[in-house]
Amino acid sequence: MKANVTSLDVARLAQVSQSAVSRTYTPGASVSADTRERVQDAAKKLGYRPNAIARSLSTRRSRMIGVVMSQLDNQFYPVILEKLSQRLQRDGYHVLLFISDTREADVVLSEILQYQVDGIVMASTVLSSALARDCADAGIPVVLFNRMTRQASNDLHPASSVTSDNEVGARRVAQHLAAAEHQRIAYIAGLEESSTNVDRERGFREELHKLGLRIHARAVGNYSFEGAQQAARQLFSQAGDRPDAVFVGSDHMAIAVMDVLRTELGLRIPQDVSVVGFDNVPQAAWGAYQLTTVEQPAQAMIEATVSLLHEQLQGAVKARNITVPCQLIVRQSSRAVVDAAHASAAHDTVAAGTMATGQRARGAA
Amino acid sequence: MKANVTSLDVARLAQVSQSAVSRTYTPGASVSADTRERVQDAAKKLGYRPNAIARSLSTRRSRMIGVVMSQLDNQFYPVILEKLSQRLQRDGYHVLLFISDTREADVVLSEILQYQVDGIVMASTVLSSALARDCADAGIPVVLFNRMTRQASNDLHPASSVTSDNEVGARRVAQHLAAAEHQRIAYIAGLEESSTNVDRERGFREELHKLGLRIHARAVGNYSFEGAQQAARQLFSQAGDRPDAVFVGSDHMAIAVMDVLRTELGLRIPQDVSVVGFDNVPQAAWGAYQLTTVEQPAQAMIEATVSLLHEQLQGAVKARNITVPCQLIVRQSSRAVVDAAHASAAHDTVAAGTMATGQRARGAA
DNA sequence: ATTTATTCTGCATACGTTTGCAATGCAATG
DNA sequence: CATTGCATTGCAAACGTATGCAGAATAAAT
Repeated sequence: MKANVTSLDVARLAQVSQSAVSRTYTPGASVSADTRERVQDAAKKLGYRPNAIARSLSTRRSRMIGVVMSQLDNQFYPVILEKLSQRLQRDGYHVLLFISDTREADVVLSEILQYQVDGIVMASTVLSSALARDCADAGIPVVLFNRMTRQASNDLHPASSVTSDNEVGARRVAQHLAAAEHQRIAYIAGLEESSTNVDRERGFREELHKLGLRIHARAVGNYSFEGAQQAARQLFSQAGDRPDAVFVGSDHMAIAVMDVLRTELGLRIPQDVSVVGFDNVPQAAWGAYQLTTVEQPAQAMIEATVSLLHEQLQGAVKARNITVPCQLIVRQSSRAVVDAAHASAAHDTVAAGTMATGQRARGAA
Repeated sequence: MKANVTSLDVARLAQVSQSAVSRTYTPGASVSADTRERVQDAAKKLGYRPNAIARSLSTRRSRMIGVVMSQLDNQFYPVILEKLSQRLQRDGYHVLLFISDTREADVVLSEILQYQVDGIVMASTVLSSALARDCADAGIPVVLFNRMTRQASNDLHPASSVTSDNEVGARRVAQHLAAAEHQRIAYIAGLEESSTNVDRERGFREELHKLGLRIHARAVGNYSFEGAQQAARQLFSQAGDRPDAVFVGSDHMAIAVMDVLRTELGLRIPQDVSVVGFDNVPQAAWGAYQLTTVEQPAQAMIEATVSLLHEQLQGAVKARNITVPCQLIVRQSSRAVVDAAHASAAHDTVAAGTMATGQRARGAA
C-alpha cells in the first residue's frame, strides 16, 4: 500500500478529475451523487485521507485554535482545557496547546502564529501589548480567558476577554463572612498584577467597608501552592492577633492554606478560622476540605469564549469583554451564620439547612 | 501593513531570491552572513514570520505531535500533559490535543491523521488494531502512554508503549500491607480490561499469595471518582466483615474512597483501615489525605516517550515497550509496620522513623 | 425541437515554503 | 595564469489541496 495517498491517486482510480475528489470532501460543493460515490469507493480502496495541511495552505484557514496555559497544576485549568477542547472539536476546530510556564509568553505566541492558527485563547497569561498588536494586524482573534487587559477602559481593546464577575463574587464572600460575625478577616492575594486579583480584592474590600469592616491582614500567595503556604504561615505567625477568617484568592491556594492551618498550626476549620476560596475546583467539594467558594461557571465561560472567537472570525472588528455571573457555594469550611434567636445551638441547625455538601446557594445579598 | 507577509515580499525588499530567505530560516543552510543580515532586516521591517503550514507541506513534517487523552479530571494526566508539552516544545515540536471522552477514539484518531502529525501519544485510551495498522502504514509513530497493547507477547507489536512497572509496584504494596499484619485486604480495580489494572492486580494477588495471604474482597471502580465511591460503599456494606486495608487502583479513586470511609462510614484512617493508592498525584501528599501510594515517575516516563518517538521518527521499524521502575511512597494513610520487639507503642515510633510527610522510601523488598 | 436555466465537471492557477541542481564568484593552489 | 575546490546563490519543480472560470451535460420550460 502506498504511503501517501493523494486526491490525485483517488481521482485516477475513480476516473474523475482531482477537483471532483476535492469537492466530494468539501461540504456544500457541487458534485453529483454518482461521482461522489465513485470517489468514496476509490478513496476507501486506497485508504485516502484528505491532507489538512494542504487544505490549510489553500484555504488559508487551519481550523486550529492556539491555547496558551501556564498552570495545569491548578485544577481549574485542566477542567477548562478539557471542556474547551471538546467544545471546539464539536465545531471542527482543534487545539494546538502551548504551555508557557517559565518561558516568555511572547516567544510562545510567536511560535503559535507561525502555525497560522485561526484564533488564540490565552488562559492565565499576560499578553504583551506588542503581541496583541501583532495578532490584530494579522487579523487573528484573541480571547483572554479569566484575564482582562489592563486598559479595559480604553476604547480600543486590543483583545476580547471572558471573565466571571470577580468583583461581585468577592462581595458575596464579604457578606457571607460578615453575616457570621467574623471580626478579623484576612485576605490572601493571588498575583498582584492580575486582573482577577485586582477585581476580587477591590470587591472584597469595598463590600467589607460598606459593612463597617476592613481587611484585617493581608498576604500574597501569587496563585501558587507554595506561595499560599507561606502566606498562611505569615498571617498566623503572631499568635495573639490571628485572623478568624481568611478569604483566599483561589481554591488551589485555599487548600494549601487549610493544610497549613490544620497540620502545622493545629487550628480547627471552621471553629477557629473560616476559609473561603474562589473557583470551585472539583477538590473544593472533597470530604476533607468542604471548601466554601465562589463558583466560576466553566461551561458558561467556555461558551462565551467560543462565541467571541466565532464573532471575530466572522469579521467583527470590535473586541469586547463578556462577564459571566458567579455563585457563592457555601460548604463547611466557613462558620455558619449566627442566628440571633437561638444563638447557642444555631450552628448545626443552620448548617443542616443551608450547608449540605455540594449544595449551591445564592449569595445572601 | 500588509496582512500576510511572505518570503517573497522579504526577498524583494532585501534584493535577494526567495530561496535566500528560506535558507536564512533553515538552520544549517548555506547563506552568507551578509545576505542573512539583509534578509533579517527586511523581515523585521515587514513583520515576516515563516508560515509553518507551508513549510509542513513542503517538508512533509509538521512538527506536531498528536496527544490523545480522555480523563483530565484525574490529576495524573494534566501533570503528564504539562510536562510532555514542555518537553516537546524544547525539541521544537508542538502538541495537537484531542480529548476523546465519549466519542469514538477512532474518529478522533482519524482527524489527527489528517493533520499529518509526526507522531501520536495516546494516554489512557484504547487503540483499535485497525487504527494501529493505519498508523503503521502511514509510517506514523505511535506511543501508548500508561497502556500496553494486549498482544504484548506477539512478535509484531503494533505500537510502542511506556508504562511503569505496575506489577512490581503492586507487589510492594502487598509487602507493605502484609508487613503491618493486615488481615482482610481488599482491592478496588480500575478498568477491568486496561493493562495497568491487569498488571497491578496480578502483581498484588501473586505477592499476597506468596506471603500466605489473599485478596479478601474486591470491587471495581473503573478509574472514576464515582465508581470508586460505589466500590467503597459496596466493600464496606456488611459491617461484620469489613476490610482492614484497601489497595485502590489509582490515587484519584483512593481519595474518593477515603472520603467515603471517613465521611459516610465514620472510619479512621489508618487506625480502622489502611488505604493505599497508585500514581502519586499531587493531591496524595495533601495534608488531609497523606496517601501511601506508588509513584509513577512522570519525568522518566516522558523521557521514555520522547525517546521512543524520536527513535521511530529516525526510522526504527521495531516497536517496543519501555518499563520504568516505580517507588512505594509511604505516608500516613496506611498503618505502620508492627515492630515485633515493642509491639505496644511501636506505631508512633515507626511512623516517626519512616513515615514523614512526603518522604520517599524504597519498597521493603 | 429549441431555448433557457441549472447542475456538474475539468482545467489551470494559487497557497508559501523547501530543496536538488546548476551556475556563479572567489580564494587557494600548482 | 590556469586549475581546482568550495561556499553561495538563483531557478524551478515539488508538496496536496481549493476554487474561479468556462465549457459540458442535463433538466426544465417554451
